Amino acid sequence: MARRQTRGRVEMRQIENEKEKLVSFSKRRSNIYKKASELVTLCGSEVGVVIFSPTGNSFAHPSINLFANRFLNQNPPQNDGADTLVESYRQLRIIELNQQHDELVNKIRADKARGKMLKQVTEARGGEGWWEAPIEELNLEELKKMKARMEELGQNLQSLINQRDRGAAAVLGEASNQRSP
Amino acid sequence: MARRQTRGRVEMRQIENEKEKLVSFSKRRSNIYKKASELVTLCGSEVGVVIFSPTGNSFAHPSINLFANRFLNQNPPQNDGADTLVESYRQLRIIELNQQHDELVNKIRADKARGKMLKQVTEARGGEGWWEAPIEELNLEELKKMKARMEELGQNLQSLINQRDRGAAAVLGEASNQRSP
DNA sequence: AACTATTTATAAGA
DNA sequence: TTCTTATAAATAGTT
Repeated sequence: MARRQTRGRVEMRQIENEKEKLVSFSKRRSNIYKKASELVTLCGSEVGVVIFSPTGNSFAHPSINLFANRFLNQNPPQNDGADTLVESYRQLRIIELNQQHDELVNKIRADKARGKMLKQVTEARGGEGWWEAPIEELNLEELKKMKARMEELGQNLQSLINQRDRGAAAVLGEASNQRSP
Repeated sequence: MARRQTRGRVEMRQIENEKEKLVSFSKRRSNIYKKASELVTLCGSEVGVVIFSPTGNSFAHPSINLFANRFLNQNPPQNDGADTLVESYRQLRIIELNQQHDELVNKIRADKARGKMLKQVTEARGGEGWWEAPIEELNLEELKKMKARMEELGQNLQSLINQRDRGAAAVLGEASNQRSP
């Protein structure tokens, strides 16, 4: 029964053992969110936190005052479990994205949901198909415009996807999972 | 000298006393940053934190290592306006994109940086140009594939933009401001 | 700002 | 993953 001596504290350097690293990550991430949440509640400040998992893509929560005012005070904690927090943030995120979603739904309908989307892209570079032009020759402004249009396109598509899937909740749920990465 | 009994914990609601609130804010903010830093060090993850003071115009820093290394010391704080909230989230988004930057630089070079990108999209629906097909008829899977390819496209473009602009550095630098409330 | 009683957070171990 | 526990850190109130 050799006691490993170091509990509650560890040397501050990269954890070598992958398993330990992920466990630690999971716990610490959760606690950072909790602390952020507490700061919002106690001090009325606005806090945004974005955390990427060591393996690449985990994510984030913004705890803005919309959240604090509307949500935190309304839903009294049912239990002290950590997953209350997780659930809260998930719902917040859903609220946020739902707002965007509504906007997008209207937008895409106004666009008649097709055709126009490509046009948006092609118009980034006059009438010429941008993909036909050597992309190396596009200047910075053109690239930025194109990027902006790509994002619009992506959002439009996402909107459609959400409409058909009702996937918003599901997708968001995955994203806000506290599963180890 | 009556002992006030509650130390180390307090009821989780808005602190009324302004002075106490500020003190608590200061301590807690500091600790959240510390925790974020530790997470970066221990787990190699990337973390962004934005905190605004209860009085509205404070501002905080994302502790992303990429970021800490490159930018933290470069751009001195310019303002502390409240509208930095929006700006901050925008910056967080840029951080997201940056995370994939290196990957994308390689990718786009492998793709010879043009032509192929459109092909990626069109191949989402066989040989037929997807924008010519009534988008209402695309099924969910097709939409999702398209979305994925749109994102790739957008990322490729972002990569190019970053290459030409070096603008990411400047923008990220702004985000690393540190001010006290 | 420093101190301290108390509560959390954390890393191991199970 | 979840629980338990020994230890360290964070917190609020105090000085």
